Amino acid sequence: MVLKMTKQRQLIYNIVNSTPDHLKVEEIFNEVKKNNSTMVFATVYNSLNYLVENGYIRRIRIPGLPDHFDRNIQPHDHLLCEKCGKLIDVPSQEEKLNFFDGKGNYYHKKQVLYYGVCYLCQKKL
Amino acid sequence: MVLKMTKQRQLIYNIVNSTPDHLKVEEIFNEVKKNNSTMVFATVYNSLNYLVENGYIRRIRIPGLPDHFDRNIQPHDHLLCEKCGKLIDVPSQEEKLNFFDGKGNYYHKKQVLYYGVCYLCQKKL
DNA sequence: GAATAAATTTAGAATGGTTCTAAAAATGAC
DNA sequence: GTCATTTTTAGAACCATTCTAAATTTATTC
Repeated sequence: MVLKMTKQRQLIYNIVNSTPDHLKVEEIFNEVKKNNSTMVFATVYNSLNYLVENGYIRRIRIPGLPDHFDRNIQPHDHLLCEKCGKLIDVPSQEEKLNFFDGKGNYYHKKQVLYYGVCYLCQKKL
Repeated sequence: MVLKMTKQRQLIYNIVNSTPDHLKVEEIFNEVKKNNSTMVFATVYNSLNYLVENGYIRRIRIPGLPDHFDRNIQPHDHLLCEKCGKLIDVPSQEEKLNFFDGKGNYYHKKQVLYYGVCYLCQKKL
């Protein structure tokens, strides 16, 4: 399978790749518009799905929040700041699992999410 | 504050409390209808929110899935079976946190979610 | 126990994030 | 260059959940 970098996908990729932040679709779309692109919402979603599926970027899914997209595809966990809502990268405790428990359940992935307050919001307290 | 157990809330509570499974609103609503209740969807949501807020039951939020409700309010983690979609209780690694990292970020909660295949689905393989 | 106030339920509309559909446009293969 | 495939567009649809306003139930006060 050939990876096709269309104009739209390239722009989306550049936007995500231009910041260590974890962008929401809404934020990405705002950047898209700054580039005078006529791109439409569905294309942002399509492109993000394509980029995630092909390993260019990573999708961060947090319950209750819209998806965030991260240029950092290395394994790492996240701290969700409960003041500002931002996601902070933290070193990974995520392990590749491959074991059965006593009941016969099989585990292959562990996902960790921290809740707290980021250092920027700490300063404001 | 007095905890008011209306007929509707009591029925919802009984349904959630009648099984170790983790029920979705849809499943709860189906049970409600079996009881000839005229209860409406919004009331199921209202009641569940009330029961969660007052510590009767626990809400399990998994990204990409509708909320699940669990009668087990003791701390524990979950394994999401990728075959059947069920949630399995697993012993907790969830710790009450209270620390700062080197950058000044504050951590107060850690949430763990496992992905894998439950023992029932294992049997079918 | 009737009158009033407060809380809850109902019914259905609204919301927000995301996906779907069908047509148009762009790209690729022969 | 023609035909087939893929991608983009535009907007509707979807799903889980919340909101709104009216109706009903429950609680409080006299």
